[in-house]
Amino acid sequence: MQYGGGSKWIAVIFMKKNKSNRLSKPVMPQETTRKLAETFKVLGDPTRTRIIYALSMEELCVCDIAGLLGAEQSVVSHQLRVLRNMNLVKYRRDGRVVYYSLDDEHIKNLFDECLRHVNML
Amino acid sequence: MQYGGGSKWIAVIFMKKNKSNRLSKPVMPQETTRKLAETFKVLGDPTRTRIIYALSMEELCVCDIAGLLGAEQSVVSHQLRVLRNMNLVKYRRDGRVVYYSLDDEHIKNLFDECLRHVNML
DNA sequence: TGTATGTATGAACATACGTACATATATTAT
DNA sequence: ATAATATATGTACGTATGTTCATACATACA
Repeated sequence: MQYGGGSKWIAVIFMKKNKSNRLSKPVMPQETTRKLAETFKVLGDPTRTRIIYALSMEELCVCDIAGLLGAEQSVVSHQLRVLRNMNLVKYRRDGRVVYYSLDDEHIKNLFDECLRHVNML
Repeated sequence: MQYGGGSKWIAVIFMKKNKSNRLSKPVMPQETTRKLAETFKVLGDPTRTRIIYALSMEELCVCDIAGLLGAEQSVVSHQLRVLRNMNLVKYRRDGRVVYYSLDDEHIKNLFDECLRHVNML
């Protein structure tokens, strides 16, 4: 701890800080941080990022996504499952074609906010 | 491509879609998507998420962050470097203590938006 | 019923990544 | 100058992760 263990006075200060809810208890419930991190992690893969972005434009089927990304169908399918499991995308089946779209509008906002950060908006 | 290769008519349709800027060119510059994904990935680790969240409250030195997270100093230091490299945090030195804080306000917005998604706000 | 098409999934592999441990650097105090 | 404290960094290691290839499943069509 900062300057801790130097003298008794310092030790007292350290204890005060501990009691003042700064150093003793974690800033945020670990459960919440875990979910946050998990969501960010899912968005943190180039393939998935591009899929999400494509879906932010329009509903698309798996093969169209693969075409857009120039990726193999199996890659897209695998990653769509990841996005599905995180409730980031939803899907509907029409015959043998499965159409995917974004699950809620928060993701688009996330993207825009992140774009602002990387100075691309 | 969807229903492609069936007949010449279908092939024509496919070519039209290709020219209409839907299937031919990628939805977003790969450079931009790469940066986006990189940023999300950096936020997608529980340790870094907790660091960012702590810093969203107040400026903190390395040892205080380590105390808050119950993590080793070296772990925090390593992850702070990652955050530094992505321009997510900035720092200032005061004696032998280095204080870290968020680099811009977009990150807080990112967090809030993500919290809304995981239904915690 | 059999074939073709669209999608999902399993296994294997290479690689990326987070952490722990040791150690180096920087600054302050004695 | 030496010791102590705060931080940074290098290495090693176990694990997680994305992709590839093969294959299974589901639906439409002949």
